[in-house]
Amino acid sequence: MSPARPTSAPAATPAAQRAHATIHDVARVAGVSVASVSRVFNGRDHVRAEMRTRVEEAAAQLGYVPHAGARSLSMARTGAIGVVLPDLHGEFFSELLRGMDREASTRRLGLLLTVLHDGRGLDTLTALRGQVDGLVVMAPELDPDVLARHMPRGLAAVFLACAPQVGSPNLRIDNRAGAAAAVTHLAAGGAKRIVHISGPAGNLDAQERRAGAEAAAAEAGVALSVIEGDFLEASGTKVGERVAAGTLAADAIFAANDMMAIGALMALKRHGIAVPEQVAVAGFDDIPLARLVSPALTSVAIDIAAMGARAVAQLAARIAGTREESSGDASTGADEVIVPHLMVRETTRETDRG
Amino acid sequence: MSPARPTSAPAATPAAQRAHATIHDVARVAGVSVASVSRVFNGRDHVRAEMRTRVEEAAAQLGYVPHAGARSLSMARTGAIGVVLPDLHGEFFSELLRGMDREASTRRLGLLLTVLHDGRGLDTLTALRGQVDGLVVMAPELDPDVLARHMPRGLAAVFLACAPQVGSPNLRIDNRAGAAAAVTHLAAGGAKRIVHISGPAGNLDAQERRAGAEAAAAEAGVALSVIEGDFLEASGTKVGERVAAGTLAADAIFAANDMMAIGALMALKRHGIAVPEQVAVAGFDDIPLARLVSPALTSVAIDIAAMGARAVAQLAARIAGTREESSGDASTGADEVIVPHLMVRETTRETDRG
DNA sequence: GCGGTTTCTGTAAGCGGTTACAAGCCCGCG
DNA sequence: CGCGGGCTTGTAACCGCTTACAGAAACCGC
Repeated sequence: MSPARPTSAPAATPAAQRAHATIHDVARVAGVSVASVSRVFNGRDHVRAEMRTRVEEAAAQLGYVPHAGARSLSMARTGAIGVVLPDLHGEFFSELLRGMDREASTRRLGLLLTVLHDGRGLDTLTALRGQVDGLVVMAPELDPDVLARHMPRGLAAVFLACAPQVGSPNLRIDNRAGAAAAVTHLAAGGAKRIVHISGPAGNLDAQERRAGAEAAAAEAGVALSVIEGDFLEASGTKVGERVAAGTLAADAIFAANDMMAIGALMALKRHGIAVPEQVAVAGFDDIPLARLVSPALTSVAIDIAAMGARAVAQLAARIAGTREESSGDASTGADEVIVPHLMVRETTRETDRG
Repeated sequence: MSPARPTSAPAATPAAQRAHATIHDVARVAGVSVASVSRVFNGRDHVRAEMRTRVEEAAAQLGYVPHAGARSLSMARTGAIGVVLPDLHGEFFSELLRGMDREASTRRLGLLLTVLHDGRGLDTLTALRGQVDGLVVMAPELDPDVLARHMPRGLAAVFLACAPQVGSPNLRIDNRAGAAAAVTHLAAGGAKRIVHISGPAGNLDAQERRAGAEAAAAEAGVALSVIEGDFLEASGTKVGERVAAGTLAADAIFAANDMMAIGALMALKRHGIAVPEQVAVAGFDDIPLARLVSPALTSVAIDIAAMGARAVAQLAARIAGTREESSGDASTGADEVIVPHLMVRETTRETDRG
């Protein structure tokens, strides 16, 4: 059974101080009923002023704090939302969480973090039922069917940069447009042979960025070759070294994220290749680091914090929605697209000099 | 098999699909008692194989998932720990969370994030009772008394880089030793007039780093002047510009964190000051960015992820402890000190050339 | 001073699980 | 055949809180 409170002799024992006071203890000390205590703690209902002070005094004396778990069980509302993220790295995630927290804390919601270590952890999702009111899920690497199968049904959810899900709104980045903007910009700067360092093949963002880059290159009539990377700095470094060594012909590199771009940039610099004069470089994400490397990295910028905030806001709306109208209307909350914009810095030329 | 016991037409209603199945539904469909369902879901108890399959089939058919909230109420155990952090920025926090998650997920614990926006949010701490099993608190800026007053009593807690708390273990960084190492290194490199950009006066880490720097400077017999910063890049920039302009005499700058150091570094570079030849620069924290700026920043390194992991590990131990021995022994878990080490890179000279 | 409101307050039934305890079953043994 | 004892299983009492409902008290106009 549960922590065996000594039902008999509840008052005297000094050790009983350890255990937390419950609403019953407060009621007993104040000489009122538990309903009344609950009422004064939750405000709104009619309670006489005298009773209110009596209860408040008793509560203060006992150091009473309501038990969130019990409350959420009886109200069917936890006040927390689950955040499901892939294995987190770097500024992207702190910005995302920052944005989510900003929105969540104004709504007095907690954030319960769940990290997916490449698939492991999916089974914990269903265990979230009763612990959160809804879910923000970001799982760009996951098969939508697999994901759908693991979603606890009946829980509101918003997907972030995932493959399209049925019945739940999705927040996505317009990766195609962003990548296209970068490639178009490189071409306008005189690039003829662009190398694109892509993300892992299974990653949806990576696929879209690649497609956008290819489309824009075709449009601009420049050559584009693709080398698959893994979003980590090292894979950018490798490409940078090949370009520096001359085994890979390129006058511009467009990486699918900033860390790879920076890897390439550092490798080029190390080998004395002038950036952007000999080889231009552009990245994607515009992490804070991008403007601090030198030369400062041109990148496709996404307001990551805003994205996180939007996701939480949408989820909160959905939660409120399913709450008031019992007919859980899945169609609310259309997909929302975040349009990135290009931040031109020093690793690319603004105009054609080639 | 289950002889379609028509107790009260549980199957038909399509709307009932919406609501989640409870343990009672499973029990009814399987034709057993709730206790048995509970037993098969929690394993260990004696249950006959046939009953087990009956229950499992019923559960699968209904899509039953246990309700974490209800379970935690009756078991007095939530499986989550609260993480209380100051307003989060940059890589420091993603690394910290990463380390915490690593430890927490191996222990099958969730992380409930609470961000303190300079003091606001403190009142939500007590509301965590019943929602988490323990707390990891990082609040370097907070008065220990204020903090103590807001801690929900009876909840295990571990403090991270806080002013000493009574009765709870504290994980702290040996800021003094780290700062001293940096200053000693600068002096060994030939610096005679070091400027220390400190953190905000109210911040404990900042105070300790400053003290360590001052002690080491006295020891080495070099001048050290202190300018108060705020841990943000801009305050470093300001100092860098003054040094470049000649209105502040210095041949070395030691900043209390990396972002300020980078701000100073960038300002110096912008004004054509040679680093480290004319002015050496060192920071504190060794954020991933430190090695990516150029010249790469010398910094005092802390294994942030490991620190987060240790905090969670300690907390888990305390939770387990208070659980088995009801006499909540507050003395378990002595303070633990994390010793940082110096990462020498390009912004300082290894040996005296001055 | 009385019925009818209106305002308070208390009782008790949940919320969805866990688990102590007791009862039922089946077995072997004397 | 009666009985003690090990396995299974069910009943019901919690965990700590909210809240529908009903009873009590106070207030109104007549």
